[in-house]
Amino acid sequence: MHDTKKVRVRFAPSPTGSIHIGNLRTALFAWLFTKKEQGSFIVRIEDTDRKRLEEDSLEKIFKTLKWANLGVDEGVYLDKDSKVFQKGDLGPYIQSERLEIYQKYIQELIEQGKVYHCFCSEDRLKDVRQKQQLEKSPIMYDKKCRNLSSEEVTIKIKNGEDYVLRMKIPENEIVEFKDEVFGKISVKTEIIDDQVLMKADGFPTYHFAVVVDDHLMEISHIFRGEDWIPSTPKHVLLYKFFGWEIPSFVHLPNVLGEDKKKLSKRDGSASVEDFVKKGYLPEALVNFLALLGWNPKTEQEIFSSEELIEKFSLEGLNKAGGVFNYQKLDWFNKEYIKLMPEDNFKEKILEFLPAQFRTKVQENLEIFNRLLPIIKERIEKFEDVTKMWEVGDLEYYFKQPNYELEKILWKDEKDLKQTKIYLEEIAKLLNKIDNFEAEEIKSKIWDYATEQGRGSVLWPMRYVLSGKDKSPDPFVLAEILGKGETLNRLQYAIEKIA
RNA sequence: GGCCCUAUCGUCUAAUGGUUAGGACAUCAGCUUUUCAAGCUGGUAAUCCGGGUUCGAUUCCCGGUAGGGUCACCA
Repeated sequence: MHDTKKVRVRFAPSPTGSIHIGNLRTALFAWLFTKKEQGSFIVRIEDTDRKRLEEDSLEKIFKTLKWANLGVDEGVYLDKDSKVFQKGDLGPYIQSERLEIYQKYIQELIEQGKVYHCFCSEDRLKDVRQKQQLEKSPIMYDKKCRNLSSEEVTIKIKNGEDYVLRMKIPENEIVEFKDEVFGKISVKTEIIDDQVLMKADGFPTYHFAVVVDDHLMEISHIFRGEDWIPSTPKHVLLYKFFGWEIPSFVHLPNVLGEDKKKLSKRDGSASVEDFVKKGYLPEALVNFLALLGWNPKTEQEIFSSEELIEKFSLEGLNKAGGVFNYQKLDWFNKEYIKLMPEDNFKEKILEFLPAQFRTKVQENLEIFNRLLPIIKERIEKFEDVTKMWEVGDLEYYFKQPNYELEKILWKDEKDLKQTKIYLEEIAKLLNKIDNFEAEEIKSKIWDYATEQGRGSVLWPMRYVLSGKDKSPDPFVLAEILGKGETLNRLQYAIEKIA
């Protein structure tokens, strides 16, 4: 049963901060599905909670979408100057601009007797809840105002009492819906709360706004986190109240932290911005996230977004939540770094380098260029280059390192004088090389090293060039430093010994 | 506590009513012409438990257990 209705999926963030990693994954799946089905990917802003609005949220949200390369087809956009604009025939796409619409539809429900006025104060509700908690009975509204007479209601309204509008949940019914991921889910209406649909400030709650908007915007598939499953029956009931067609639900299993609980700020960086800052590539994060909770039924791991779109299907979606594994993300990122063109890589490295190192680089571009492959095989994410700098794994390429003389000696080798002879011989051999490349250098020195004992010769050579216990091999070091500087450092050591 | 959901190596996952239960990350070991990194090769490691159904269940059903989600005038 494949309906021919156009696929329209919305991503509906609330402007209450930056995009969470779980939100991005929801958006990604929604986007992949839309692209696969050649539908529309719509962005709607759900700003009905006036208390939690955050100033620059929209900017952050759209920046993240753009970074992740999820193109928007309809709805809300941000232009270059961060000005909001909207595109599409079924708007407005910002809920706070749709108040009259909600008003109109809630009126319909009032007339049908599907909702009722509730004058209970927040304090009273809190008390009720507290009592229920103590009694370990189900926690829900006690329906105090459900049967107020219309006269009572009129009087209270006249007196200026605040009220909300609650859903009159039918009694003794079973609400059933099909979820594309979890299958059939059914719930008795007894345990469904008389949900508030309109708040005292005249704004709709999420539950009311999504249903109205999704219907009016002709959304075909509702992608959202599995946390929404418990409130879906209320939404289904609303669709029924209005006699509207019920869209497909695609509830996505949660992204979990190491503790197996829903990923949150406590797990360190849960916001996408943090991953950007750390120097993860969007392709890597996207690839990783796509494979968390979905699988293409192949053993392939690396997918371009075109491939993801092509392979994507709802059947591959998993029910169980998945732990966000940073090590695997790092692996993906490394794979994508390997695939990067040299120029892009260089640019990115420059971007992440500490200022003082950037200066050095500009003075020694040749060395830096030769150093790039070394950096490439040693970082997982771009932030790592900062760490390389901090622990001194980069500095020695640009200036004569300081070191303790004894460390020049390889293992049991005791004779500094002998080591000096090795270094002098190395210098002599290097001097004869015109084409100063690692292979060439190696071929000149290798036999000598083998003759004398490899460690005894190569360790000092490497150590003298880097001043570090750990570093790339001496031939590569020499190539990066260049003939002149290599000989300088050899000479420096020889003199130091004498 | 009520309700809902979930359950394969440590992690992400594949598979089938009959397989040596496959792959990836991580881990361990070896190799790779000194150290490190990278690479290569190999190894360790999983069907939550108990009942059914069945010739045969990891797979289907039921129960338990464990974990998670949710119970706002937040989304």
